[in-house]
Amino acid sequence: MGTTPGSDGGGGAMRERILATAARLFVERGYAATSVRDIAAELGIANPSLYYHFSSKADLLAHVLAEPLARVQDAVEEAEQLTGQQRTRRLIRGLLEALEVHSGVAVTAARDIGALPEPQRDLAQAARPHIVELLADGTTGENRELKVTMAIAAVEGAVLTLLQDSSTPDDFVARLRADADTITDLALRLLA
Amino acid sequence: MGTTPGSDGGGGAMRERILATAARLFVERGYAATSVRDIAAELGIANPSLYYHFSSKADLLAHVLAEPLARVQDAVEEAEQLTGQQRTRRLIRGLLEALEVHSGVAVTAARDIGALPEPQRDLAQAARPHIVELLADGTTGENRELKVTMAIAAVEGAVLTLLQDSSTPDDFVARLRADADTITDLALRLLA
DNA sequence: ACGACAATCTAGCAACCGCTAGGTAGACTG
DNA sequence: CAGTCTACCTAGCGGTTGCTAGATTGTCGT
Repeated sequence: MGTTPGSDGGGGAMRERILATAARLFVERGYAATSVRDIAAELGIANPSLYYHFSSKADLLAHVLAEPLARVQDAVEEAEQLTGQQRTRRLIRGLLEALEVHSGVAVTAARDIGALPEPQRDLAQAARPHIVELLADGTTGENRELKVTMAIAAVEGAVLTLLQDSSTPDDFVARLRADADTITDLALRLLA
Repeated sequence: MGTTPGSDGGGGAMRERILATAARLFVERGYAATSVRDIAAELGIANPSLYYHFSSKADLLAHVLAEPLARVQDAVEEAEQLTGQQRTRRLIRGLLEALEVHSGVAVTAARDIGALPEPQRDLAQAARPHIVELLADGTTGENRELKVTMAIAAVEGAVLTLLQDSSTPDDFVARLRADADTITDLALRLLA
């Protein structure tokens, strides 16, 4: 039936190259505006070769999103066992880690969300309500949901701008790590 | 050669309906993921009819963006003659007005920006550096650019969420106006 | 009643989309 | 050294895209 090699487990240098390139183009142009042929051309291979490693364009997106989403899940699980500002900081750090993996590809999931295939759209949005709830828990005063929404958007916006201003993926990661504490502190201002 | 009727000036009920529908779909699905046929189907007309009113899909986008961008331009020009917090508030209000027009279509310009045709991409981004500069002028302390970036993203994120949660365009406008002051005050927290 | 014109239609083109079929060079294994 | 497997290729199918040509309709002023 399929052509895909034996699921996961290791190896796959080209597989990783494909994922990295796809992630970059999805971020730069959006999912809908990036064709499978674009990705293949960037790698110097023919477009059907991608289908040896991934079963569909949507499958490619799913694998690109998998790691960032796992980071978010980690943060949510750890945050549930914390309270107060510690919990809030852990969640924001989780968000930053997710956005760092694969050069901020999760930003795409947030930006381009209407163009995503439905399963991936659900996947990308699944964690959000929980994060909002946990963050709202540690927020005081009125307009708690608005505060949380703006805090998350502010973090995403900061990362996206950092990404666009960076020359290389390494440069991006370095700058993001350098600014992580500042971004967290600023986000906390919104949640007071 | 052309099919477009006598440029601007008035009339054009269908023209306005097309613009409103296109704006909504561009926001919901993104520019690249919205086809000309989708827009026509939503209006109950055949797709070539759109080409009587607009010369291309990119032209449609340009007209959809025109009014929001004009609001931003207004805000920038007025803000230049103000100082301090008044200037900052005027700019944020201009951003909110731009996002309100045509149901937040400018959010699309920010989100989907990689998928936009180049002239529109440049157009949509042209005002941004100036806004950033003006906002940074009224910001104190360190990390001024980061603060400004996050404030703008927070405002955009608030509007986008409001838009997604609203049932009708009228509902969206009503809720945005109700929350405008709160959003502005929260954005100012980041700029302190 | 009739021509003019605005606004819409049906039909279709060339280009591109995601994806499949079928084949093959080269490395590994018995 | 035959057999198998990986990782790629060329060719192309069916469908969708943005857009155009040309015919047709409804609504005017005269």
